[in-house]
Amino acid sequence: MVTATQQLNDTFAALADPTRRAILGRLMEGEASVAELTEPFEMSQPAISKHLKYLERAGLVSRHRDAQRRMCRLEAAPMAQAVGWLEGYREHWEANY
Amino acid sequence: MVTATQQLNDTFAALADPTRRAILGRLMEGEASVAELTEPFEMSQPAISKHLKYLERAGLVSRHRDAQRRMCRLEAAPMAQAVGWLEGYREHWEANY
DNA sequence: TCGATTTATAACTATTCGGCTATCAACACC
DNA sequence: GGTGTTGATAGCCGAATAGTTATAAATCGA
Repeated sequence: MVTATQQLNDTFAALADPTRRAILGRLMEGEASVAELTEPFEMSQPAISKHLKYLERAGLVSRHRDAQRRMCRLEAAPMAQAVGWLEGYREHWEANY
Repeated sequence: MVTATQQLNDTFAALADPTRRAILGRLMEGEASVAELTEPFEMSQPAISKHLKYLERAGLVSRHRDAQRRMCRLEAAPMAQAVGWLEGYREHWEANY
């Protein structure tokens, strides 16, 4: 079982890296293979695979096979939980002058 | 200068730790000294000081002196930016079932 | 001024992160 | 079945995290 606390830990940690946020941005346009996700970055393919592992651990990305390729899909649900947590603070950032 | 990217990195990283989220929760009730923030945790005072440093780096906490004490105050503004970024994905998590 | 309180800092350790290169596994296509 | 493509895994490295204890600095109160 994965607690809500652990889920928030993993989600926020996944979002803390700019490469991972860029990957999520790319996945907004639709599914992509690992090779397609690697292309825009000056970074090795294994490095991107590692980033995908963190995104998958947080539940932000799911994967399925397509022949040799592993297609990656955006799963935004954990973001809803993160926003839910943050919303508890809304009155504090709106209270400001 | 601090870029928006760097700000998001620091904010999400700060929020990724449950101790730091608990500290922010305590600060919703109002200002608190470092000693008061340390009390609920089974953790040394220097450990809490370090957590406060990350929160301060993200701009989520500010501090001012009160005699020997350093009072900590919640600064929720960076959360608004984080929510702003997350909102770009709202349609994706609402589309799903 | 002395002692107590509060907090930060230094130094150390173990673990995780973010990158690399090298290599292995799975699949498609002759 | 051999070859090429795609992606994962292993092992390495340096930097950052998350904790510790010990100590220094700042302030208050007597």
